[in-house]
Amino acid sequence: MLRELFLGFIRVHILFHAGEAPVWGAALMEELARHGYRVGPGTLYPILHALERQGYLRHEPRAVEGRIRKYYRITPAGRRILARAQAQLRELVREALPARGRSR
Amino acid sequence: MLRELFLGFIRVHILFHAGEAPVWGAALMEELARHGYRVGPGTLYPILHALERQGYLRHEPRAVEGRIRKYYRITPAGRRILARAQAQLRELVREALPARGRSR
DNA sequence: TGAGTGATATCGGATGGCGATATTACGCCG
DNA sequence: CGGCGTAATATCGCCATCCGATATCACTCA
Repeated sequence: MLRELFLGFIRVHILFHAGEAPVWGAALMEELARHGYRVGPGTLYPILHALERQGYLRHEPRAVEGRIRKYYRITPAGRRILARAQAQLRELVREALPARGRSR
Repeated sequence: MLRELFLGFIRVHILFHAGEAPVWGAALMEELARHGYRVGPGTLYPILHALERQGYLRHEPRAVEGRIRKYYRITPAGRRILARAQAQLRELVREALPARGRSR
């Protein structure tokens, strides 16, 4: 139901988290689920691949407890895109969110 | 470049504006352009049709200065979806936006 | 009537979404 | 060592969406 509404939000989440600390796919899925986005692997992994192909993420495989994870972190280009998304977000909030919990 | 990031934002804009006052396609395109989203008619109109098909908008043709415009306004179901989007937006802001211009 | 104009509609190739299913790679245990 | 369990990631295939280009529509005015 209108998932296309949230796919952009999800990407912002991903870029942001990948900018804070390296993240891997499965952890992202849990994180997103905590935020109310139900995203399956068939959705998430292609998104990660696309973000990497576009140069916004880069991954590095790492062995953790005998498992191999691909840790993604943001690239400089990714930071630029994230900054633009955050600016748009700020504007969207200023315009389309009832002024609450905000000031100045 | 990563337009899929913004398509959700655009939909929030549309639903919000249609909740404030009746809007027609061409005016929305200008409005969105002012906010930095470059959206052509081949993108916007199918989105309006889809939102209407899903029951979030309803249109009413009206003659204005000899032209026919389709004024869209939000439906109750649209308001519910918008409220959910706004909630997600608030959460996204709280999480992924550097605390600035916000309090508590 | 026909040129002009604001507004909306459609077409079609490319791309993306996503549930279901498969694959990979390791530890563990007998 | 096999082969089972499991965490993590990958892929398949169908369907929906995207969107620039182009067409259509409806009305005014000369």
